[in-house]
Amino acid sequence: MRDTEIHWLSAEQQEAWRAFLTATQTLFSAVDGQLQRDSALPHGYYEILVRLSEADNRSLRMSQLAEASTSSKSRLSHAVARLEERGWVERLDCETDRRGQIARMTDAGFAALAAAAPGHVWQVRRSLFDHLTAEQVTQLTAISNAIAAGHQGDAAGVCPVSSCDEPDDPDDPDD
Amino acid sequence: MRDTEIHWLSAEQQEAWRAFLTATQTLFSAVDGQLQRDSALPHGYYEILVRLSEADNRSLRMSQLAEASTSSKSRLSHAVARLEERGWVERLDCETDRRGQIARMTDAGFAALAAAAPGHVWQVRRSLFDHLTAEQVTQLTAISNAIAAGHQGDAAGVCPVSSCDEPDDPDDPDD
DNA sequence: TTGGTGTTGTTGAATCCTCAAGGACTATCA
DNA sequence: TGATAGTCCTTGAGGATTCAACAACACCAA
Repeated sequence: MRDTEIHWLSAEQQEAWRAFLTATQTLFSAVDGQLQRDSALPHGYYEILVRLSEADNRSLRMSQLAEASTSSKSRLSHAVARLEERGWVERLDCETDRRGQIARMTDAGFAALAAAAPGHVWQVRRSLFDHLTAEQVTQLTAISNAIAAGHQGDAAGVCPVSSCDEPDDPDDPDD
Repeated sequence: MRDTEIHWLSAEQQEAWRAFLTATQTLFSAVDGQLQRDSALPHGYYEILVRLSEADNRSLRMSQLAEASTSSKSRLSHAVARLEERGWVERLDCETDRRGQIARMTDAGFAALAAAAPGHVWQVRRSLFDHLTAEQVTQLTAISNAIAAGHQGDAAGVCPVSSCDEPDDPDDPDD
């Protein structure tokens, strides 16, 4: 197809791929389910709120927010529209670039995130970290970074984030 | 919330979680995108076809297929309906249980899977295995299995697969 | 200034997934 | 036998995501 010779995955690779698929599907299903049940919030929306909460002035240009939350511009546009309906985010015009829009998290949005965070963290712990050794956590980080680095420069809708910066506010309702 | 004391993630855990999120999102976006572009097939549908192709007689009861493909019954029902429209799967009545339905892959379905497989495998390799060492592949398998095992007995829509069996046909268009 | 090109963000249609509800059937037990 | 509970699968509605198309603007060069 793209190669003259098709070579399938090795047995180890196939085992890894299938295990990985099962793990991620069950994991995200659980995480998403908890957030949806307890906070009526898809995980993607939660991520958007987290990035906004960490940004200066709790506001970010749409394109930056899209990159930070690993979502396409279209998705972000729809998502922000929903969050705006709930009064959790508001849109402002950008002063320096009239094409631009700035998404700013409201106090109600911050409160909603703060309310959602404990349950979410609990679920992440229960779904992931409770089952891994400290060494495995380190391994998972390295593996994840390797995967993300391998996608650098992939165009398309979803833009990989170049560097994952740490939160500036220790009291932030974070992941 | 569920705990009297909320304890957030450690710095290492948060780093791992964010890296993991970025990695999986970019990875699945790439894998799904390739399949959608080249074969007009969501990855979930591809998985359904793979499980069917591996089953005896290329057929499986809906509930078994749902479990094997890590999808809810509802999702599977919708998906099989779509695949049936394309002539890739057909539904048969179950002889022993009149509630049951059996999904059977047609020759056209098998051909479609065979056509889709090389590009998909190429993408999985490019998105994942090209960036990992052999040791990391082993680690990823162990981590994935630990995560999946931790979700054993989670009720809800998605049922974790208990054991990932190997394919019976080496010529199968597999992952 | 004028064009051409690239960027930014939105919109609507199509598709997929989830959830709640329900119909059909089986199993269990008195 | 009859009642109750449980299983299997489908359906429709509501949301979320993607894709293609588009409008508005910025940038740059002639």
